Amino acid sequence: MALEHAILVSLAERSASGYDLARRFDASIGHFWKASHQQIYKVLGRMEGDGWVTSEVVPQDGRPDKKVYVITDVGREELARFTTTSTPVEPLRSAFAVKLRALPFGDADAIRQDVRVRRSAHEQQLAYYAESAARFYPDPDHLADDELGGWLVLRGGILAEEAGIAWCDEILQRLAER
Amino acid sequence: MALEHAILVSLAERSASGYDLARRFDASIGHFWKASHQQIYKVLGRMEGDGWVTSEVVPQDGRPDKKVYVITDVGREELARFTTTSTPVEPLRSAFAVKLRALPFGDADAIRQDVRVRRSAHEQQLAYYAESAARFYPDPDHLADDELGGWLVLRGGILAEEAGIAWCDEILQRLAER
DNA sequence: TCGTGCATGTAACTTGTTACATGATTAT
DNA sequence: ATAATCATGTAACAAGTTACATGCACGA
Repeated sequence: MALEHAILVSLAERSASGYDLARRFDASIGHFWKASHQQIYKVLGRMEGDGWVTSEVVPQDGRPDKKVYVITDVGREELARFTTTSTPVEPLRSAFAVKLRALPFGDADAIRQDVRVRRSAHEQQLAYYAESAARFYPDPDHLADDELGGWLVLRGGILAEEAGIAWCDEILQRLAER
Repeated sequence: MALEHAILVSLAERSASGYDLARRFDASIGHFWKASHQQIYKVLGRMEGDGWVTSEVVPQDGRPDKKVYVITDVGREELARFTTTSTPVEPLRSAFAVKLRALPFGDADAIRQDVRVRRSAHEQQLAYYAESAARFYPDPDHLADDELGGWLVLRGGILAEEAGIAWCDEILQRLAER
């Protein structure tokens, strides 16, 4: 139920085609909400039916036409309403934790290797977030109103990656003792 | 694709009925993998078809019959194989982050309130994990082989909750400045 | 008698993934 | 030639949620 709202946020920031949105969902927004272009087109159709967005076909030269979606007043109201609903803490669903519990029934070396891979993935993501923070928010103590949300989301990502790395380190230490 | 494996882990630890599993998925395993009883029954059926588990109807008195599921050798092999596959870091999908990005288009007071609720949920969960750790692993420096996985998963939960609390605190501080 | 626990399921629906399809332009 | 980018979709499937259904036992 929240892909709609992620799209509304994105369109409220700037109107876009389904294709544009798909690229945004590969980058900025995609850090906390993934969506494939297929899913985006599907949901956009429903949102247009609900009157949350309108679309206009824009011809281009040397490129296929694009359908640019614009948020409507109804869409803005829906987005405002969404901010007043409570968002339950999303339950974590971790295949990695399942694997840890499977330790006595499986291959400890393979798991150790997987933890290392996982740790470096966290490191990479952290580096990416740090770079984004430095580039887009060079002065985090003086943020404009429309920058605060993005900054806070980035901070959340950074804290999560740091926690992930700390977890991997604990696991590796414990597994090394055996 | 991993509910199967979560069930295999649980059955490898101890045979159980669908109902028993559903309760485990409300507690211990449920901390990192939620599943409804409907979903569990559905998947158990498939797993039996695949030969990963077998079942036996056990009559009880004063209670309905139960169908006890036991992991097979094929199931144990599958579980071991699972530990050798790589588990990609699960992308985070956070409606809460969407809401933060919606800050300029919504109700800051309502969001502030939601953060407070979220923070206390993290606190509660952390307290619960801490209590579980103290009760089930009173001596974490000397863990048996079959305890290590459970301990590490608990540690992951604790680190995640602590990071969640730290995030909420940062958000509240930033929102208070406005 | 009314709710809770025990125990197992089916059916309908929503959400998301994977595979497939089309077709022009531009760069290697 | 061939791959990548732009641009929009359909179809089939997998996974998960919500609602519904049944029925006994036990305690308040």
